[in-house]
Amino acid sequence: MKFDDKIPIYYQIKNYIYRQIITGKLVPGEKIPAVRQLAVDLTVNVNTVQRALGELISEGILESRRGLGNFVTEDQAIIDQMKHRLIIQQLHEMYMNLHNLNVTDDEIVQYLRQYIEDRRKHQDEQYS
Amino acid sequence: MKFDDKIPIYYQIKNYIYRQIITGKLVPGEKIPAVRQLAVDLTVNVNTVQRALGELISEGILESRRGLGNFVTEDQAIIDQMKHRLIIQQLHEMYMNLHNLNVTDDEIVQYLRQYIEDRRKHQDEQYS
DNA sequence: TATTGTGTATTAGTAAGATATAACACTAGG
DNA sequence: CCTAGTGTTATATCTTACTAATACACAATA
Repeated sequence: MKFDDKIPIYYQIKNYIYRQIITGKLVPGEKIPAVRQLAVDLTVNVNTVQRALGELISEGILESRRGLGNFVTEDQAIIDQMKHRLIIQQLHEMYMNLHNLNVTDDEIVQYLRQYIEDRRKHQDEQYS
Repeated sequence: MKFDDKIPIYYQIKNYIYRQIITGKLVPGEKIPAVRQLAVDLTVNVNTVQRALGELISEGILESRRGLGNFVTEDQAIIDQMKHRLIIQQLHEMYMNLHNLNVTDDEIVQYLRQYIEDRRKHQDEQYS
């Protein structure tokens, strides 16, 4: 996995697990890969994985059962909250950053539409 | 100034200067505050400021005149490019993060509209 | 009960960012 | 020429994130 060297790896792993759960690649109650396996898959150290998982456990996203593994919470409400929180967080960060550049609300929406449109065009080009 | 401890300070200072220029708080040709003054204002070390300014100079945003100070480029084209780059960068980051959570293009626009609307409401509450 | 697979914890070492401090190089103005 | 204000560079030290290696704790099962 490729990491952004401007952000701590353990933090990026947290978000990776979030993604796996939200997109259904990991379902409620499911056992996630063993810490040593994750370390290999992500080509990082076990301690780094553990640090990420530790925070997820604190947040109630994961449950740890010593000797058995780490499991996704069965509480769907927690997962739903997490998804909503992540979405708002993303929007907020982007919004504030553009707002601080004196970009107005309408312009932000406009720029986003333009971005999405441009993105579609570039995708189309791959098939033409 | 408050910094996000997940991102290098020198990097956040770079973006701070970008903002100052884009929002016109620093205009083309203008002398920016002395490095030692910036260090005091931002409550960081001179070397940290210098690292940020060094990169801005490399990018052509600033021009350094030894013994005189650092000056904003007079080349408006560079500034315009910088602004455009920053906006796209922000949108791209947000877009990819939500896209990776299986949020569709339309949903992203929808969520953004909702976010802006909620934000307006909360502002109104302050004056009611 | 011995082994294997799992989570957890500890210790030591490395690298990057940030700090404190100091020195050096250049410019303008008295 | 000297001083004050500026950018630039260097050294040592500290902290945090990350790594490496090892050991310990618990559960399932042959």
